[in-house]
Amino acid sequence: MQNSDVARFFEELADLLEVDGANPFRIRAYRKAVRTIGSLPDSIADIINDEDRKLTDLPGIGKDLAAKIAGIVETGRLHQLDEINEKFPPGVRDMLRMSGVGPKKVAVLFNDLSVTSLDELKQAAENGRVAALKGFGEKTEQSILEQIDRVAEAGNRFHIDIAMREADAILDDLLQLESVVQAKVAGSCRRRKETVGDLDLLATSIAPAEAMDRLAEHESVDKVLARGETKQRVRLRSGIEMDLRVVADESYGAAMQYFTGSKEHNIVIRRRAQERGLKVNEYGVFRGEELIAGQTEEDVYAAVDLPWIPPELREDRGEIPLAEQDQLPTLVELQDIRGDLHMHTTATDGRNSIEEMVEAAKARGLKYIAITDHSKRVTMANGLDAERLREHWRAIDEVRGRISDIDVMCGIECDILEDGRMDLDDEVLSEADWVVAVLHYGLKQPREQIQKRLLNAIRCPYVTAIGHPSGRIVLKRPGADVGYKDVFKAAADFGVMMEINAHPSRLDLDDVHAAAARDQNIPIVISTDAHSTAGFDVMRYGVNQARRAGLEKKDVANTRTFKQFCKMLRTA
DNA sequence: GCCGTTTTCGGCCCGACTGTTTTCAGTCG
Repeated sequence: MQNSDVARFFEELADLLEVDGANPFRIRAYRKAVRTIGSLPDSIADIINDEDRKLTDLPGIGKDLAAKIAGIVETGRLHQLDEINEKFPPGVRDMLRMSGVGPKKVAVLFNDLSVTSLDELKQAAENGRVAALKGFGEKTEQSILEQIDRVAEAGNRFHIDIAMREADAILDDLLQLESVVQAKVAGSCRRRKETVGDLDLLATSIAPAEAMDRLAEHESVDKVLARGETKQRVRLRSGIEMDLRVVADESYGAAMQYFTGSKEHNIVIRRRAQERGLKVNEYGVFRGEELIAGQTEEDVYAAVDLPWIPPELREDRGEIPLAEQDQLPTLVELQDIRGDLHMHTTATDGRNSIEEMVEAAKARGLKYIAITDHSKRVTMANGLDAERLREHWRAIDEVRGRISDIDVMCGIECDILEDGRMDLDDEVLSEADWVVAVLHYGLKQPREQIQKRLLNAIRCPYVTAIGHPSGRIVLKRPGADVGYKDVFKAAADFGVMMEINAHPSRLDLDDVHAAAARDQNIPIVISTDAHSTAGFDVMRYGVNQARRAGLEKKDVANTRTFKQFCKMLRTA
């Protein structure tokens, strides 16, 4: 059982308790537990089995929750959840995913209309039975009908790259207005989470209505959902919902801090303010009626005796104590990256030749790269056997002779087979400059087998890094059940690096495990896995993930010069 | 549910906006 599985029990329970009208603070406690478990680098099961550790030492886990967690790990069940599932069928939770429909409304839909699924809700709405309910009306019914197909199909979260592209296009447009002084993205997008549920834009202007009009007319806006004096909510054609807040310049910092979140981070900030006899809201920091800070974020943090905290860290995962002690990391930046150690060419499933990839890498300012096409197991991608690989390396060597100012390594993305063997023999692997070992198949194997495969790869003397360790696809497929603790220990012992795959669909290592790897002094490489020259552009998402993990330049191996980087490679 | 140099009970962040309302509950971030 993975931590995310345990977390899911409490997430489901919290959702259903909310529909049931339970004590909101109890629900909050369950949600906090979901976050705590989700941001835990070690397996919950390991902690339970560890003599020296107690679940109750974890923040937000008391006696009751510790017992429930232990029960889940042991039996695979949570009886409170079984109980409440008797009351509410599984479709009830799906209804909560629609915006404008919260737990109270879901309860009415279920109790008064006996609607138990999105399908049934759709029928009820089409027949006008929803609008007739007390507390509902025409508009609510219409809103449900507009959302229901999309929510049923795709859920309501989006990859960070899509969100950032949408936000940037609209921000550029808003900044065209004379009256708009500043416009930036806030919310989870600014925190660079791997997925976002919606977009928050913040602008300062003396003419809010003008900014809102401009947004409403933007080509990517499908519909205005709500509009007030300072706030407008729209739905984009892509399905993403977006809030625009327009504030006065003197409140910009406070509003930015407020709307960047996370909610959990802000709760701690506001509690600190309370302790100091202050109140923080989106308009500023107040002592009584008096505004004492708010123009910049730095001012807001200073008011509660903290240095400015980078948005990527604002998750209440330990950043506040660090800030208090002035120990915040200096996060790695995109400009720090000098090399890219994972990419493909036309030899397998890439779209560009060796030469095109090398030139494109050079044009982006990279000083060294490793070309890592697939090994033979990946037949779909025309993976290379030993003979073709050697031929490919000769071709790389030939390009290397012609192009200067960039070092090119002869690499391979070598599959770790289902039985734990490497897809290519030691003999050919020993000739490589760089070997990224990866899992592509058998990701659903039990933990022990996944473990065996990864440890075998790490023990293979020619493997230099483990690529996209879990094999997850964001929003689509969960990763393998990786026992990170043992994997990291082995990687540290054998001098194998761990990859953060920068592709927005992978971002694997995730932030939590990247931080755990760093804590074991394992060098991290951030690589694009480019399948075309345009593929290099995703590097920034990998860097974002590293920043969320709190990684500094020194923690990331491919910020080094080529010479320094080579010195970090294990010697077989 | 958790938590405690204001501790074992009584707290637990704060405001905007909508829709369905005759004064505000629900939802959202």
